[in-house]
This record gives sequence, structure tokens and C-alpha cells, in this order.
Amino acid sequence: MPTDSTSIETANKALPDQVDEAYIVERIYSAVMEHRLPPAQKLSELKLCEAFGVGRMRVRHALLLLSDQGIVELEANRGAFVASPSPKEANEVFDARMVLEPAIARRVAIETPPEYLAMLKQHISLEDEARKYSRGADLIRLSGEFHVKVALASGNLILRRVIRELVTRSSLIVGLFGASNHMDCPDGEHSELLGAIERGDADTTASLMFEHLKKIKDGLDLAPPRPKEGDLKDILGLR
Amino acid sequence: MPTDSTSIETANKALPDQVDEAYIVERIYSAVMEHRLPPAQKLSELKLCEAFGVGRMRVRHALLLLSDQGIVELEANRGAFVASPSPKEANEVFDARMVLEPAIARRVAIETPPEYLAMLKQHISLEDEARKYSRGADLIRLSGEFHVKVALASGNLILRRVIRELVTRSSLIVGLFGASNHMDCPDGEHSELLGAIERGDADTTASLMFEHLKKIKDGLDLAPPRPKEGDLKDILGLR
DNA sequence: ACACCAAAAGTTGTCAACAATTTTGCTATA
DNA sequence: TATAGCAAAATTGTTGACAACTTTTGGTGT
Repeated sequence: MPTDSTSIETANKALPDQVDEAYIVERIYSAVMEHRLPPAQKLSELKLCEAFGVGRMRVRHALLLLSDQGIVELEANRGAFVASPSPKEANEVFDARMVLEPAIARRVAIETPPEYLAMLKQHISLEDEARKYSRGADLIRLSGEFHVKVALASGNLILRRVIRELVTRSSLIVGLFGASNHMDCPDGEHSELLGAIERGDADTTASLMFEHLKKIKDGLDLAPPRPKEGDLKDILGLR
Repeated sequence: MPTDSTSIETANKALPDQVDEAYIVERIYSAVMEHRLPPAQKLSELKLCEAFGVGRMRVRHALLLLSDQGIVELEANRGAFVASPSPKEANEVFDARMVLEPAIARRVAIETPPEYLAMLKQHISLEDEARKYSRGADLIRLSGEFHVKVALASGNLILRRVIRELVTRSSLIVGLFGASNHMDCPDGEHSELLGAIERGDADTTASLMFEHLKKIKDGLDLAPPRPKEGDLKDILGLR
């Protein structure tokens, strides 16, 4: 029974026999990708222990790994929090994606094993379905996962890992800085991209990926550097 | 006083006041880059504790982080070992580098803050000096560090981190599969690359980087899949 | 009513002892 | 002498207790 709406175990799936660090990391990744864990959410050790039914060590290891990947922030003696990227960090993440992902997509366009092409096609249809039935949560998750799957289609798990980390951080960023109009779920751009890949059109693929990311980034509102603690007076117009 | 030739603390530098996980990770990274820690080297918790003058927890955290990055392999109940990449993994690492690094270098060529250009120039002169005086160990380290510095010259620390991880793994790979003739320390290719960057010639920069990596990879002897445990008889010609 | 301070509760960080597993070295036997 | 088996030693994995720190709570005085 979930204790609250932000519980990681909301879905209440049966836990696997052996819950190791990788599983905990996996679940937190998913929760972030689905915008179920909001930025700055406290990740209490005790609650995680109960949720996963493991000892404190496992949880701490998982949190350490997540902090190394920028998904979680560890504050000494204060605990773990879901990362809350600054505008500067947000810029850095999208900057990195705009360098890396076009190169990866180009490579995929040049040579894609057929099974991966089929996977991408199927994914697009999942996105369409989610859009059709207005399943917003699914659409958010699928939008991000598409980029991970493109990287996976390179057949290189290192590339997948890198992109997965960046996509997950992007999920937090969109949650923080995303404008109200959902510019982060572009209509048919993924489908267009897949078309270029199928045609083996490397240059178009790379450039579509770049423009796609640029559009997402431009849809964010990164202008106002988040106020620091002391600037509350400014926010409330008191001075 | 170093206990043996593969000690991490061979240099015997003064330890900083507070040795945290990041410092231990840093030192092991360096030791691997300088080929002082060979692949499959056992990393005993006790010895690391003594070397860094720190409790077992810190060491275990550092090893966990390193294993997540593919620099160290953790075997249950057997401990931590410096990673010993298989030919397949080696391929994957260089494959990833050949996708990512040309894109990063291109970006650097398009726009480089002057201070980074100066840094790269100075680095080249360090390499020349090491080559001139035949300081092999330094040359090995500097060769790898150049690629990290190119990534750093993008001004994006995420890109630096990704490349640093791959370069360190490459260091292990070269140690394992590097042919006797030192093809891994190309003569003037780094200098050539820097020239293209200075000219702002993006296409040439990207293609030089690609060819440079390809040359290094082709200089490796990845053909024979490393024998598994049981095949010792074959190695020794007994059958 | 408000600011300030002190105690208490709760959470995280660390350490040491213990359990589990592997490795090593010895002994008996063929 | 070589080998299998077994016991001892060493190393890793886990747990629980305690210390350090933070946050909350409650009270006191102005």
C-alpha cells in the first residue's frame, strides 16, 4: 500500500527476489523519467529501505551511484534529494546532448541492425497511441525513452548509458523549467527522424536531431537564474 | 614508504587533509592512466585503507563508483580488481570514442575560448618534451590526457567526464592489447589536430580525430578472444 | 505576540564486531 | 610424488550500535 503520492513504489509491483543496488537505481531512474519524483524531493533512507525491503547499505550505495550521475544530490548530514538542476547545469546538459546525440543518430542512420529499426518503429506507434488517448504521463516517459532507444540502436551500450543519464537529467530540467505549453513533447519530430534514419540519410538525421533538441531547449524558460535562499524578499516584492 | 612497485601511493605524495571518495577515485584514475595499475590487479580493501589512511567505508564507496564506470570490476566475495576489458568491450569503447570525440572536437573547432586554446598548446609542448627526453611513462599519460583536455576545451564538464572515463578505459585496453611497436603514441597527430582547431576548420578537425582514433584502434591486436579460465591448457600447449 | 534559546526527536555518518565466503597451507592416502 | 580432503587464515559482505549533526518542538523572557 503506497504511503503517499510521491512514493516510488506507487505502482506496487512485486519486488524481485533479490533487490540489489542496480534495481533501486533503475526504479529511481524510472520514477524521475515519469515525473513522479519531482526535483528536490527528499529521498529518506528509512523510507527507501521500507519501500524496497532492504537494509540501509543497499540504499546508500544506490544513492551514491545516483549522485555520481547527477540524478541525486547528496548533502552532508542532510540526506539525499532528487537533483534540482540550476539553469547553468540545464544549459550544460542540453549543450552536451546537442553535441553527442546528432553524432550518435548519424551513426545509427549509416548502419542500423534491422531489429533495432523495428524497435524504433514500434516505439513510435506507442507514442502515437499515448498521444491519441491523452495518456500524458506515458507520453512524457516515452518521449525521453525514444532518445535512449536511438542510442541503443547504435548497438553500443556505452552510448546508451551516456544518453540515458542525460535524458533522465533532462526530465528533471523539463519539469523545472518547462513552459506551460508542452513544447517538450514535439508532435511528429520523432517520426520524421526515424524516416531519415530509415532512408540512411546521415546528414539529415544529424541535423534533425540537432534541431529537435534545440527546439526543446528553446522551449525552456532558463532566463531567470533561480533565486538563492536569501532572495525570498525579492520574490515576494518586499524590500 | 611504498611497499611494492604497483602501489598506488608510489609517488608518496602528502595526503590531503580530508581524503574523500572523490580523491581516492582520482588517484586510481591517475594510476591507471599512467599504466601503474595493470589490468586485473587486485585492489585489496585493507591495502587501500592503509595507503590512504582511511576507513574501509570510504574505500568501498570509491570502488563502487569505479566499478560503475568500468574502471574496476567487483566480484562478489572476491574483491575488487582493475578492469581487464575483453576484446568485445575494447571494441565498444573505441567504437564509442569514434562516434563521440569527432563531434566534440568539431564543436571545439567551431568555438574555443582562448584560454583553452593556450592550454592545448601548452599540453602539446609537454608531450614534445616528454618525447624528446624519452620519458615514456609521462608520454603515455599525456597522450591520453590530450583527449580529455580537448573535451574540456568545449567548456562542458559533462563532455569532459564522459571522455575521461573512456580514455581511462582505453589506457587499460592499450596495456592489454597494444602491439609492441608503440602505435598508441602517434607522432604529430595531436599537433595536427590542434592546427585544424586553431584554423576553425571543423570538418578537418572531426575527420582528423576520427582517423587518429581509428589508427590507435587498428594498432591494437584484438583478434584472439581472450581465453577463459578453463582454456589454460590451450595456452600452455597441453592437450 | 515575537524573538530567542534549550531540549528532544529524528536523520545521517561512522565504526566495530560478526557472518559468509574464498584462499591458503597442511596432512593423509594412494 | 601427486592428489584429494580438510582445517586454518584471510578477505569480503552485512548488521547493529553509537556518534554527529540537523530539524523540530516547547518554553522563557522581553
